[in-house]
Amino acid sequence: MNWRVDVAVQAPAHSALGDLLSYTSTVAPDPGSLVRVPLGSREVLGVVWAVHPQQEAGNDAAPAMPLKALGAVLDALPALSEGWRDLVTFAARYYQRSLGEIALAALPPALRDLTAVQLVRRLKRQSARGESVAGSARDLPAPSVEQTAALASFEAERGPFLLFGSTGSGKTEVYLRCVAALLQRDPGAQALVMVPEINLTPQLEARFGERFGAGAVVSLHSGMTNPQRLASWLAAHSGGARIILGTRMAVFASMPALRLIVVDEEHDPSYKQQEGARYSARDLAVWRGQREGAKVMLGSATPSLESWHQSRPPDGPDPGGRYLRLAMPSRIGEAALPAVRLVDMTLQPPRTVLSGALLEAISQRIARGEQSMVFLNRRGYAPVLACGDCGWKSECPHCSAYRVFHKIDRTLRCHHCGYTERVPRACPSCGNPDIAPVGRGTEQLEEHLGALFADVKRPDGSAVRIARIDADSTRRQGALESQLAAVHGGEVDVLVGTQMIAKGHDFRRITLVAAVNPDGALFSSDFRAPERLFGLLMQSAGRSGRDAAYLAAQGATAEMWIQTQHPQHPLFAALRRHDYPAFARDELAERAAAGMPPFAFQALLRADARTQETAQAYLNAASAAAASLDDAQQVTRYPAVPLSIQRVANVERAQMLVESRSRAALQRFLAAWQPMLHELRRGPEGKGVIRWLIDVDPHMI
DNA sequence: AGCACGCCGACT
DNA sequence: GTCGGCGTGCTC
Repeated sequence: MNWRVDVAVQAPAHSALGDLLSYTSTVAPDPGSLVRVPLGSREVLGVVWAVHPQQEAGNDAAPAMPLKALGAVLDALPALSEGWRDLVTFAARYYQRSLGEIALAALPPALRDLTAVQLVRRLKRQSARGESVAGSARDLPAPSVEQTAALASFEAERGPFLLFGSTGSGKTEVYLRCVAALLQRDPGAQALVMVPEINLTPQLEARFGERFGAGAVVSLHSGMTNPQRLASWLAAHSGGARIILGTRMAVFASMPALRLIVVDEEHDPSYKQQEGARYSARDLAVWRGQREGAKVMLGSATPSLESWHQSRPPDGPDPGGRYLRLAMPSRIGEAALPAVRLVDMTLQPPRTVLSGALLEAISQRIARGEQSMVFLNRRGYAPVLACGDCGWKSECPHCSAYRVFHKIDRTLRCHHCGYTERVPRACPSCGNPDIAPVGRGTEQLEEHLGALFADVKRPDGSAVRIARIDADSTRRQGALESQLAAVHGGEVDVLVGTQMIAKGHDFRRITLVAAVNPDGALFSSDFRAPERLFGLLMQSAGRSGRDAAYLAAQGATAEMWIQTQHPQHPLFAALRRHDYPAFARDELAERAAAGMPPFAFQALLRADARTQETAQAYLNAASAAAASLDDAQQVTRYPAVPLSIQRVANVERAQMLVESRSRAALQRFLAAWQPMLHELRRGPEGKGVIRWLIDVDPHMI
């Protein structure tokens, strides 16, 4: 008997290849099997999606294109489950990509170039290692009243759950106990725990390893080497690993006994993939949990407005949410949330970087041997270098952006395309030797603080130590770890950094956190900017005063300082009271009135080309073609516009927003639109278009 | 996405 | 005369 095998292979949706490629075979592999197949001049990895008996020749069908023969079936590995394939299918449909692109991206890269023989050898080595059994909880502090209540609801209800717990309320302990309860009930079960950033996996891995035994826990994120990722993936796929910790990519991990998914800091933008298949790992986690009968727990101190709205109380004025909200408002161990102090920068002398009151507060912390943390979301020394005579600015020749001045190595660096040059000695335009930095970044702030505190002494009489943590200072492998260790070890008095240091790190001796210039987000054209800012400031505030016992012993107080030109802004009023619900209520009211998410559903069509006109012409043609679609009445198509950074690496970028009150209508619209986009690309309107893509539920508009 | 094919500039 | 630039097109 001959078979026709339909296989998913790595091929992007905008290549004109079909979703699945067909091959002939004399054997019928199980759906979900990994196979090697010929594709053009190479042989690639594929996943079997369907198997059909081969039609006998001489049928009435048109003469079919001759199919190539299937290569080796990697049957040493159990086939990927139907649940996994459903997840991939859903993600591919929802985000308008090909099955193969999602499926292959979900597999560890090392698997892609492994022959059947190598795989067998690899599996033998892996199983020889053996896994340790999950340990049990002992000598644990009793859970708080709020934790107990959350755990009880979690056990009793189906979910999905939104764990709304302020920073320091012990969300991680709740996750640990949910996993513990699961494993006690079903020792063969598996749990998936996701965090937004690679940086946060080591400390979480340590905590889970301590509780359940290191052998029960594996990590899955892009910071691992290919062999490490393969080992973790195989441990998850075989069912051997009890707990998978990972970043957004882990949502696609093959886990035969998946019973629980935790999404920590569910509001974090990192869960939305920003290139390739632009999926939201949080949204897929909810879908996957439902499909596979696994409970889903989303956790945050400042939930996304989507999740907040989705978890609105069923007995409230607007029932209909699908998530169950579990609230943990109190900080563990009697520690109060830090007091929020606003500094009105309009009352400061012009060009003030750090107000006198803030400097005084930091000095006092230094004198007491406490640590302070200062945030500025801009790395480098200054965002622009400019000539006062002729008006020259450090524009990037390849992008519509300025190159950032990095004083440390005297370079001008484009943060978009990477183009780097030595700083010129004089203005390249008029020869004026007096070119000056405009604005400030973390490098300059570090230098500035060093000068201001040059005469301030620590309790032991030694000089103040200032450190900086940002993408530049942590480029080297292991640099972040050693810098964090220095902060934990008390070797730093003032830490300067970007939002990199705002997330998750449990600094014990920090009692003051300051945001130097957060105003940009208040009046941004991006409607999500206030939501992000509120989350970031709350999270930053949470870095302060985490050690309640220390604060009590010292009689010290934790503080969050915010320098702003708009102290009356309602966002700050809510922040001052640590009142996320009030902020969310106001923001949701605005979104509802303006018909924005979560009350509407959006997608972007983006096109890149050599010229802006070409990119926009393609989008306009696509919009015109869409008028004939069935769902066109239910979907609003906005005009094509350039991206806020219009040109990157000499590529012009344009986009068009489409929006609907109905998610289903938008989905149908996009699915019907896609073939038109392919066709247009091949026609005259597509001439000169470098690429196009669809971003469903986009974050940056 | 890869990878081959294909037609124009600076080198052994 | 060749090596190689990346534009265009194809892969069951």
